[in-house]
Amino acid sequence: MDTAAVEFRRGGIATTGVADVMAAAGLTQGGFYRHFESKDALVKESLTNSLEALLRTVEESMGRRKGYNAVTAAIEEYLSLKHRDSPACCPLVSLGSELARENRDVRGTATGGFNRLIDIIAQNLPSLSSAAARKEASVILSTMIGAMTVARLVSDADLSASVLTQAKKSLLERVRQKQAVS
Amino acid sequence: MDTAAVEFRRGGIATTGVADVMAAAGLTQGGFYRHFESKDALVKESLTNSLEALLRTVEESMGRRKGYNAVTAAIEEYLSLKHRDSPACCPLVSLGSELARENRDVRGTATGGFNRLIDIIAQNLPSLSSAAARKEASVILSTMIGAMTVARLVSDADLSASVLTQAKKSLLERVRQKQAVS
DNA sequence: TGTACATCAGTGAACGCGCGTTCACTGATGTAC
DNA sequence: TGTACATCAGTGAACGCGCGTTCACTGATGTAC
Repeated sequence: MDTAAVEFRRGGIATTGVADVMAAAGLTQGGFYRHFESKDALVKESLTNSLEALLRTVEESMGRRKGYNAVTAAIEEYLSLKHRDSPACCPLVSLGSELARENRDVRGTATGGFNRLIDIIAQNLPSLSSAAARKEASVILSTMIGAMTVARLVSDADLSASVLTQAKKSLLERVRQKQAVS
Repeated sequence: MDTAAVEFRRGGIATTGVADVMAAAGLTQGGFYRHFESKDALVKESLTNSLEALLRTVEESMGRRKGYNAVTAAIEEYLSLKHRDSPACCPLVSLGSELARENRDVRGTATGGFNRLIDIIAQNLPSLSSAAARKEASVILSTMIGAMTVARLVSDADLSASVLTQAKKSLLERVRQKQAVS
């Protein structure tokens, strides 16, 4: 299951077959349908799994910190080269354009994950009202997801690193200003 | 050719077949190889075509404006519902996660397009040095691409519109501040 | 103007292959007596 | 403790299908004389 979640993020949904996933788990494809009703069902469960892993990673990177320091830590971790190069990269990035074409069920799962990311960030923006914090978190996440998407598709290593660095600088400055206001 | 560029953006690279593209062009699949060496070659040319169309659209939305007003117009056009729902949506968004797994040739094409987008934006940020303007443009584009990616994959229509609106507000405010400095 | 020929975009059927899915079977495990 | 049986995860081969690609053929067009 964890294997499947990683395999889809690494290879893409359409390109990664049931046999690929089973082989990566050290099994043969025949046994697959004892565990899942269809490939679609596996895709949905894998996405749930990936999103939970992402949320856990973000929370871990925040550690014991609270407020702006926590958000800063999450941004730095997310926009790192390590995260960019990880096969377990954020599913909203590694599967982003494919998810837009999935069924409502899968897209609903993705939506739930995005909302929970907003929550985690928004909860750590204490100078803003709840609604304003969610709006702010939405912008921060858009920038993070966009920068990571571009960093992964670009073939120029310097440009890729620069995109991440600039987004990181910009977001850290943005968060610092919100903190100064409070 | 224009048909192919749109078909890939609508259906995805892996999911859209040669026969689909030819059928969309009102032809049968057999004649395909009189025009292209392989599907890969078509993918590359389609991407080039899509990126050029995007650059043209951005420049058109800027119209006769210069500087910050031009950037503002481009942001508003890009982050519109019309652009989100268009089959001819920005290829860095509609193909984003798939492009990350393409060969160097295709990714190089995407990189070229992204660099030209940076140029167009950076040229209209006159208060910044050339290098600083490119860095600023990189952040603006990351936010635009991320917001559009999320807006397209989310299944909640209100959230989708909100993500675009918040990104737009934030970027317009950002550009306004740069303008105030100059 | 009329005829013969070359060119080549487009057709339609076929190819080998890998996909998602199915299924008869195996063999290890746990339970009943 | 030993035997008989049920369960079920996993195997491996097969299925129909759609893919990218190939190819013999058609038929409209343009050129040469």
